[in-house]
Amino acid sequence: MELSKNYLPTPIESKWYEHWISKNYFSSTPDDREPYTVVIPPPNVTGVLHMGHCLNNTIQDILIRRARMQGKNACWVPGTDHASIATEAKVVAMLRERGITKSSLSREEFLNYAWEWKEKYGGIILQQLRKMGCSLDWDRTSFTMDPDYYASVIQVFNDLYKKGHIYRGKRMINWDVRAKTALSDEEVIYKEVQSKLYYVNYELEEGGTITIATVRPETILGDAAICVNPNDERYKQLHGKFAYVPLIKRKIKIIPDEYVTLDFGTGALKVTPAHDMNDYQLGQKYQLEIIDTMNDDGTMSEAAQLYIGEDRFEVRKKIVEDLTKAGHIQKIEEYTNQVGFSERTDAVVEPRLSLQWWVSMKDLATPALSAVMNDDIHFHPAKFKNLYRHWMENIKDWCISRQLWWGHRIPAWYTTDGTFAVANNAEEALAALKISTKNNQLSLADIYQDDDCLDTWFSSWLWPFEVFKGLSNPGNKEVSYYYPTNTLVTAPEIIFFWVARMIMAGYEYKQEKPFKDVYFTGIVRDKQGRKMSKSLGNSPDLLGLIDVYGADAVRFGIMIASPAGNDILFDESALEQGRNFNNKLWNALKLLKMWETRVNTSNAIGDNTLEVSTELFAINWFENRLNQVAKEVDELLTQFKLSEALKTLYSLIWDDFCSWYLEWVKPGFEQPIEAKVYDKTIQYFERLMEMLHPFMPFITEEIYHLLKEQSGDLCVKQFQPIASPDHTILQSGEILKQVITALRDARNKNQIKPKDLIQLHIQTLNSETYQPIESILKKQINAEAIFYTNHAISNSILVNIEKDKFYIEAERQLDTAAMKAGLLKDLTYEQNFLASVMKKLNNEKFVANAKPEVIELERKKQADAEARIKTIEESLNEI
RNA sequence: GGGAGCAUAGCUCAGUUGGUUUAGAGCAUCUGCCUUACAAGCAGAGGGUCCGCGGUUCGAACCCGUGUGCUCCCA
Repeated sequence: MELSKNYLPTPIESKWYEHWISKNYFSSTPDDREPYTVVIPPPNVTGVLHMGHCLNNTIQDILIRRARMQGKNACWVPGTDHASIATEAKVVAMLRERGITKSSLSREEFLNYAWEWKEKYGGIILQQLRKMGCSLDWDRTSFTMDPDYYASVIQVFNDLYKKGHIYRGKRMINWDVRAKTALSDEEVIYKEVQSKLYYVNYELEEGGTITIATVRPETILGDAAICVNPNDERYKQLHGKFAYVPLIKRKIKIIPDEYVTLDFGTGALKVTPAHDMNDYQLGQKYQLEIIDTMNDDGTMSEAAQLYIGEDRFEVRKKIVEDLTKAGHIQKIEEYTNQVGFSERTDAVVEPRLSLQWWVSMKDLATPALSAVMNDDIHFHPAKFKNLYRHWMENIKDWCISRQLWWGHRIPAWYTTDGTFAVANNAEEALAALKISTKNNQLSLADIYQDDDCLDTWFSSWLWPFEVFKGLSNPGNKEVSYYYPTNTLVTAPEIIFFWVARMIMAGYEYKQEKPFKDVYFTGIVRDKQGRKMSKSLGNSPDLLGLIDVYGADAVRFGIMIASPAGNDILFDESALEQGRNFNNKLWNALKLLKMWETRVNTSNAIGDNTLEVSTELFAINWFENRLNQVAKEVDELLTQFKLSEALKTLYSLIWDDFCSWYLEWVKPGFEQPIEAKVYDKTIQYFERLMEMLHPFMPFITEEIYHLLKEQSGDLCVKQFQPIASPDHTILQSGEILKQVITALRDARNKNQIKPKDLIQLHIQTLNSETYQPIESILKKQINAEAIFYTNHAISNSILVNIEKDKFYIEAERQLDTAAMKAGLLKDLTYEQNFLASVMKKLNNEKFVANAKPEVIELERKKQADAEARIKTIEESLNEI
């Protein structure tokens, strides 16, 4: 078969993915094997694949494929998150394009559009994951708003409410006065705005005035206090005294608090708890009255006493006029500040107090904290434990209501007077309300359900068990088998939003941790270290990259650059490296296919003669090297050092296999290759593909099948056991490499052309070290012949390696001076090194205190250095 | 404002409880090669005040203190 010049990934990748799917390799059902379970962090149903997903899912796929090849029952569960904020925003935008406003629709109408949208565009990302080669069990695809899942979320709300963990409480939220809805922080856009800073005099109870500065004079009517810095000399005598709110003459206290900055405005701050986030905090601290002077449409309320029903910005103009008339305005300055605007309506966002639903976290957090601290759940890297502890020890209550329609509707029903009941459905609620209101006449028509939805995280915290219906069908076979899951792979930025809460839910509802290990990936940034974002336009088109480089190369590129827990700076050159690696593998395959046509099956090399043959040395060395690295890689993977494991494999394949081993066993031009060498080489290549498969599944499967007729697929092949390597042969290999490199370097430095043949003379006491590798050596340094000598060879290039001397005879004229200079440089290095060793050994305290093996090592260093110095000195004399 | 983390070659990072040669790798750079698998390649090389200062120790990239710079989370 003719193989293409370069590896062409696209057709091969789709071919194998379809094949794996047709063989059902990724679907898992409980059996006798040990399970290995991973639940995908569900991407937003609206999402499209970006670099973060690519990193995250590549890692999960590596873990899952490795587990599968280790003989475990690997189960990777896919799914999506309904993502209330993001999805609702998309649907609203889609409707707007069609000229429909959300406010013109009923809840049911809106949700119909939303579902329609979800069915049409949702879950594209799951298709994209197939392109990446992710071995997900597609039969298990879940969605956080699937009927069973939905019911479980409602059940959890009811349960926590019954247990007293859920309550209603006030909270300052971002209010969009135009849409009459609350906004999440993400939906507020801050813009720099040219404003005015008004200096307003407040009359003091005891006479005189105090001046405050404000950009929002219309909120004066809601003032509850004036605050000054306790260290501010100007106001020390006023602490605890009273002032009057202008125009309405309400009496308010002057309180000292560190919060106020001395050099802003006048150093005196008006406190309006109902209309400013920070003021609200101050109000809580000093138990100030909360006077809400605004209606939900941004007009003034009854509580304002003045301007009732007029718009806030009209009132700003009017109140300034009135204050000026009354002599309260001292001055007006130009001022630039940040003002929040609604992403949806562009209205200025109004901080507003509202009643929200909360989960009290203290009790839930306790088992979740200790599980991580005592390593029942392992964090990788462990440095995130500190962060986790700090957060869990200072945990704040969780506001779970969101003013949205797309999501799980809060299961609380109200009567017109505001009495409410939490229940699983309206009928239950009605029954409860009949009792609490003592009104038996109450009907379903008299009660209404809370309009708000639950925070998305309130559903995704159930993910690890509810994908197995652990709550909707408790104790079922699947959840008992797969739960707790093995590894969660996620970004550190959602350690609190999601990871911590899953742990809490796990202990609360399964009395068991949700996962054993958590692997935190980094954040993918661009070359300049900026976070990837739509607005910067710096997120590459992932599918485009896969088309250009192939999924294997993309997987390689992102993994090679991603140390655990560190951010990764994404650079397309890493993908080039991946593509080049593909080609390297492809070319190695082509070489073997060429050999295949010239295999010498006459078995001319019998086992006896093989003992000294160089081919035997090469295959023996590589077999041991393979085992050595297999063990290293296995350990690295066990420690979740995936990037390092890949680097190690890359080097094993590129350097040890291609650059050294294949060159060592390569037959001469058009010469046959011994069957034994050929078979071994195929076997090694197979083994390398096996080790690399979890990282680069497509090309490894392809090469595996091209190497020879196979009975099964690599995807489900079981790893071969790792034999322990023989260190003697490994060391011989290292010496051989060292000699080859040093001699090539000498050739280079002496400008001997690659094609020029040389004669090599070795002066050594251990010629048996070099005899088995002579022909490799000859090939690798382009020597015509190798001789052993017991004296210096005149007119030759001298290379010292440890205690042995190598003389290169070539036609080229020698540069003795340069050679001498080189030797002197080596000598200085060795002498300095010896001096540093001797400094330690001559130090009595070192000899007295250091561990015996450390001293022993230093003595060995001394002996080695002395031997090398002796060799160099002899050489210098010989020149 | 509160907290966490990071600082090692031009870049991205390793560096195991302090001793494993006066610190390693990949990428980039430089030199020489179109050598019959591979120029998307081969062979070789150069490159570091381990952020500054102080301390502990026989011994510090590693431990402690301090300063500086950067990043993230929460408010």
